[in-house]
Amino acid sequence: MTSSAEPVSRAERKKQELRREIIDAAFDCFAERGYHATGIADVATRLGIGHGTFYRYFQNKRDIVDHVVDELVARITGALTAENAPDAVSTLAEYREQSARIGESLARIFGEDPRVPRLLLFEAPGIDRAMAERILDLFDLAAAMTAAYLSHGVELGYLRADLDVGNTARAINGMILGSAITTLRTPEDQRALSEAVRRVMYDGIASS
Amino acid sequence: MTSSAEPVSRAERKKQELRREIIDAAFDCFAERGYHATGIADVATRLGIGHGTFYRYFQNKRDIVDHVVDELVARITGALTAENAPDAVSTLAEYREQSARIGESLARIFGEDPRVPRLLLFEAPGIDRAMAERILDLFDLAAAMTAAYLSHGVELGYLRADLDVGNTARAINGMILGSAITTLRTPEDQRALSEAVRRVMYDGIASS
DNA sequence: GTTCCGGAACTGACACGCGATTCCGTTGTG
DNA sequence: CACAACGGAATCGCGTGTCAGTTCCGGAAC
Repeated sequence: MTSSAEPVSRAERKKQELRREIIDAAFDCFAERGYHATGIADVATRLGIGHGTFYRYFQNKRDIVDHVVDELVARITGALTAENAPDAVSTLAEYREQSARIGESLARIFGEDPRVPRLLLFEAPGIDRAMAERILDLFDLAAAMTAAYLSHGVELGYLRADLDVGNTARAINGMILGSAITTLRTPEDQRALSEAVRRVMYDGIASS
Repeated sequence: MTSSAEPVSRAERKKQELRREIIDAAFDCFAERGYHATGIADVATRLGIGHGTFYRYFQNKRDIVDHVVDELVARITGALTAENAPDAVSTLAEYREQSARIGESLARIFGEDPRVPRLLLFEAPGIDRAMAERILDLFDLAAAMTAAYLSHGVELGYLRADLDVGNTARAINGMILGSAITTLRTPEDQRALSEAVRRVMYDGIASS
């Protein structure tokens, strides 16, 4: 990843550092007060820099949210792909374990810092058509990943052969989405909710 | 409903009519261009009235979104409560039918006019803390309704006795939420998605 | 039936205020 | 000392909300 040409001088480091700090500060502000309610001045003040300096690092206000969202998306997709290849499992029990592991990863990201789901789900979509599309893209990506897991399971035979892979993936992701939103109010009983999701997935709701 | 004292004069009718037209026009604008991107002038122009007139009917810009959302919420809760009392069913088969019926109602509201989910899920939460809370309240309300259905099923024995009613309700609503969001891009295969949701609920995903 | 009157409703030019972006004098650095 | 980075005052455009003038309407007087 970071192995390409690195002409990083001494002070060049400082610049990149400030750049990241600005992104972080912007994230803080956007998540707390909302995108439209925060001004460039707010972001700058939080860092103790002049707001003119901001424009030495980013084109404009709209420019920076993209970078903020970039980071969040990277964080999430990173957590999802780490050590969780679809073909790493071959039985229902293993699959169940893996889904629990993935659910835990997501719960950690969303639960530890509710600002993440707030920004991604509540703030971002209302900024722009373009940003709304980005969020929808993210959903589609997530659906594709989930679908890959399901397909693998169907092939190996531990999931229903007649599973509508694509739509079931959306349904499952919907439950995860619902969980993420729930953390906005009650970051506590994440565990129980996550368990309930898995019970629905594996056992359904009907009595035996 | 509309049986209370009605001192409605002739011209009074006109006022109420215009009032509603303004709400509808505002809905159109907010859903198309987004809340922050639309000005009062846009709403007024769409109706061919001066934007000053707007202020004779509503306090300010923030005021009217509340009314717009009111109407949407009323439309949804109306569709959900109509002929669908939790205690109207007593077997799993009936319950399954009822959930299909409810799903169809929601699919109709969301699918027929994607502007409804767009405004409610993508625009509204980013307007305001207060509005975000309203949307969360709506989720909570929906969860409570779903939980009531589940509780009834547990009591009559056609749903799992050890069902975590509250959290399972959230999970199910999450799937519905996911469906609503899906309509933003593909208003078509609503049927298949809805079916997939029900399969997950009743049969789970594992192979028998 | 016609005219006139009073008040309600409507209008759009205007006065703000606010925040994004720019610009240039200042400050720090090699 | 030259050069780059910084800061914040100044600029600029935009959208909200106001208000004084105008139009509209129903009903009373003739």
